[in-house]
Amino acid sequence: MKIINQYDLFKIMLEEMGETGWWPAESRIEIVVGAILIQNTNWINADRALNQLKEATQLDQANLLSLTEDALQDLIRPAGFYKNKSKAIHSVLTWFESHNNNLEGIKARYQEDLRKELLRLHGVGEETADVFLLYIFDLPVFVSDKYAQKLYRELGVVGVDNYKMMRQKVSLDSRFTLWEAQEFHGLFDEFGKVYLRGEGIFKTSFLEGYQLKL
DNA sequence: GGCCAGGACACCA
DNA sequence: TGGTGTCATGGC
Repeated sequence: MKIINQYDLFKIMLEEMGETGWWPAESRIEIVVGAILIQNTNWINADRALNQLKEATQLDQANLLSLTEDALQDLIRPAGFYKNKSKAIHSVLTWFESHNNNLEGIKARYQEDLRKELLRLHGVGEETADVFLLYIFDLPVFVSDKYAQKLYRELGVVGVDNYKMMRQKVSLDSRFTLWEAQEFHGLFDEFGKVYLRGEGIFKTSFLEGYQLKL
């Protein structure tokens, strides 16, 4: 059993799997919309919804906000939970617009409270808030999603049974650059898709035999 | 056919 | 504050 730390884990995964390029999107709005559409949904369905939205609006903010609720729901229907998600998309885009889409201004205004502010938005919970911090606001945070929870449990970490528990326990030390933090999350999800399908937890993988020490 | 996928929220004690 | 039911589609 080899003991490793988080940064070791990151290096091993990066070495084995290569760069993921996460978050895969061409624009800030695509990340925002994609992060909402993917909630508890497989990527095929979320991507289908995203593509329909792209065709209809080019993911232009004004176009998106000018859609009626019914029209928006209809476009994103394949992603499921379309009533909730249409509200979420609308509330988040409206919030950005109310700040003139000035990301630096938003960061400066809320600083340490930015996460709390994001959590107030309808449809933005713990995970989506952290995804926004990491990929929209360029803050190197750890995203404690289900794949991360499963993997860390497999690596011998206890007390990571849900998002809040894990977030309280796990954070990135200063060695992680922004790019590395973004890749780290990408690697978790890519890893999860391959090795953590369903409840068949952890098929044999290159991470067998490691124990993670936080 | 039932299960599941990169959650979030309302409701309740 | 924490636990439970609900929201929904499409692939396997």
